[in-house]
Amino acid sequence: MKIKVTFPDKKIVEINSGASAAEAIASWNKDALTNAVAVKLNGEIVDLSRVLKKDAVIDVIDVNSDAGLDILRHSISHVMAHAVQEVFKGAKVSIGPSIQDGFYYDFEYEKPFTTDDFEKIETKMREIIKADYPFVREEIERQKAVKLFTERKEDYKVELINDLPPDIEIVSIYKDGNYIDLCRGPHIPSTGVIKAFKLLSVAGAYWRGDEKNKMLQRIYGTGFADEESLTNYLTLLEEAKKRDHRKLGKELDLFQVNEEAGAGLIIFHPKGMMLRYIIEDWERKEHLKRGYEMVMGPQILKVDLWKKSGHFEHYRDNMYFTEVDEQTYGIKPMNCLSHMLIYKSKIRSYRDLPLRYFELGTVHRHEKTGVLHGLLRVRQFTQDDAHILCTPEQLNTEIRAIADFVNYAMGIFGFEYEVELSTKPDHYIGTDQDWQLATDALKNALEDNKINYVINEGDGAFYGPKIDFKLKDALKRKWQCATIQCDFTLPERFDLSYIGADGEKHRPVMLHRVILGAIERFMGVLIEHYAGAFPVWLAPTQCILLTVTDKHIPYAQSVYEKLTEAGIRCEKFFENEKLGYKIRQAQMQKIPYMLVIGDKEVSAAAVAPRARDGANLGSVPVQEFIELVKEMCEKRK
RNA sequence: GCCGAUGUAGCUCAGCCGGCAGAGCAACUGAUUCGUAAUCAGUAGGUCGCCAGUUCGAUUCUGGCCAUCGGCUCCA
Repeated sequence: MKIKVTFPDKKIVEINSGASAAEAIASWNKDALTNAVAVKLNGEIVDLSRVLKKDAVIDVIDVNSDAGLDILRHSISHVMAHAVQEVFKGAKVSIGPSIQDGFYYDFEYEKPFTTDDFEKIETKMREIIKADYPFVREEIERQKAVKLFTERKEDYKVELINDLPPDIEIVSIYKDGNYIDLCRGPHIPSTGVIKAFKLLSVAGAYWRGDEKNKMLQRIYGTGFADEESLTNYLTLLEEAKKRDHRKLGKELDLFQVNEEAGAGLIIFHPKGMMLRYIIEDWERKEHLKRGYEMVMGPQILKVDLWKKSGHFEHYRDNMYFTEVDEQTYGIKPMNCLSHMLIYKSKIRSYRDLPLRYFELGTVHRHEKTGVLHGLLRVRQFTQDDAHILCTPEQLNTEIRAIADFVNYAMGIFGFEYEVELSTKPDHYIGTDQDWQLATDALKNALEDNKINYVINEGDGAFYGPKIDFKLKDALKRKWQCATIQCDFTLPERFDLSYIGADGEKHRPVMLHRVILGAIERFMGVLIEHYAGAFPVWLAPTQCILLTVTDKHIPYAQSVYEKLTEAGIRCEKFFENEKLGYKIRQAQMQKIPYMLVIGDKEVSAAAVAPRARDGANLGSVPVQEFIELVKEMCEKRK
């Protein structure tokens, strides 16, 4: 019997029923098989060996496509598991998916794996690849699968099968050589298809991602269609390491984390503080432009107030407490309480609303030791926090204005971001009805602003749902910075009210929001984003004066005074060193402009700027250089 | 908090099987006065993360703690 197979070019090929997808492709276009790892059959991705029994629409999955790489990496993870079990007898497998840029596989084994074991594993993997075992798919009855994996002492696989929904009767397994894995597939045709892979790291990982479960050993690796792509990726990793904000923080003398002072506590050095000051100064002005008022609350507030807000019940584990005069105080992990007390300090009219309280508020949160990470995850940080108290009718406009503000701010720094809507978590306060109202308000505002977003189920704050803006750093990791949280509950708990046009008391709604998020985290992401080479308006040092010889010092000193007087952040490098050395030092400090001063400049009342990118601007009158820097600052360049 | 690795001069890193601790850069001193990515010579600098233990003797071996790194869980 013949069947018809339709290909992407609309060409229809007739083949015998029972032929494989690979055979069908070969009869259509032989070259298409060269880089094929799987096939999209009527929209479903399956093995090339899949047998065709009726008419079908087929698309080839190329190894270099996202789906193709996914399949390749997933197959490499099988080969790795295969190798690990050969090298380490008794190692049990659990799960081994492909992930962004690679794959991992989780094992249980009595002895810890180390990176020293990688060579043995990789050697074994190469043997398996050389043997070119086909990946054979078999579909077997659920109970047979349980028996098979029980015999092979693969407890985790047995657990996975047992946890499948009851209506599933058939499961698929994949074999390559003598290795068998429970797996949905699809896989590459055979192990020999693998051309380039590398094991990268080992780490602990909880079974099924639950910290109550046993910790397994995870091996991370990556794989590509060819050696060149792998090398390029490894080079990229090296480059990313060079822009690590912790490394740059040290090299550019921006900040330190000191063991004696405490983990997760940032000590800002002069240059780091200058950068922070510039950002904060910019932010304050932007807030004032948008109708915010600056406020400030205390670091510690009595514990009863934290009980009233619900923080004591829901957030206690993350809080620090201190005892003063037999009174317990909570060190603030959030800024909202003081802002509510400001609101409550007098009777409010609907004419007063919305009220927008802005505070660069420093908070303390007790984060677990293992999560601390440079500036990105710390225990004390400052939020560019604001609380907006408004009527329910004003909610939409306010949320949309904040989303615009975020967009504007991200544009200034050149960040791309993604938006998520996080809904009600397991532990929450307030009524379901209010949660629904709050969630709808956020959702509607996003839709009115035509912002694409994904729903992040159950990830809201305990007092309300939130919109999270996640921006991407140099390593493609996503960091939550901006967030908008809609809260009906705290105004209720604090009995906030305003007098409406009807003369009656009404309950205001509160929006919690940050734009940059935590200044520390934002700076960390910013450092990596610019690789430490800050634009002129942000650079802690905008220019450095380099004298050619000692005789140029008096003139250079006068230039320094002029520049400093003009508000330009300038450094001196008048030491007795060769110009090449001074340029090299300035270059490594990533200072935007090096101002060379020699005989020519002295006689022309000029400076000779050399830009960070190496461009030599020749001799420029001092005043002209001042104007140049000022213009760049105004344009945020 | 959990798994694993690491902690040596200001920084980057050597240091074998337990026997008085090393380099480069930086710092300091001197010479040199030089035009776009490292001038030369010399000097100084260490509680080998902290606390115990084993040992005649511990940077080295063992244990505990602290911190950092890679992850997991959690989060701005």
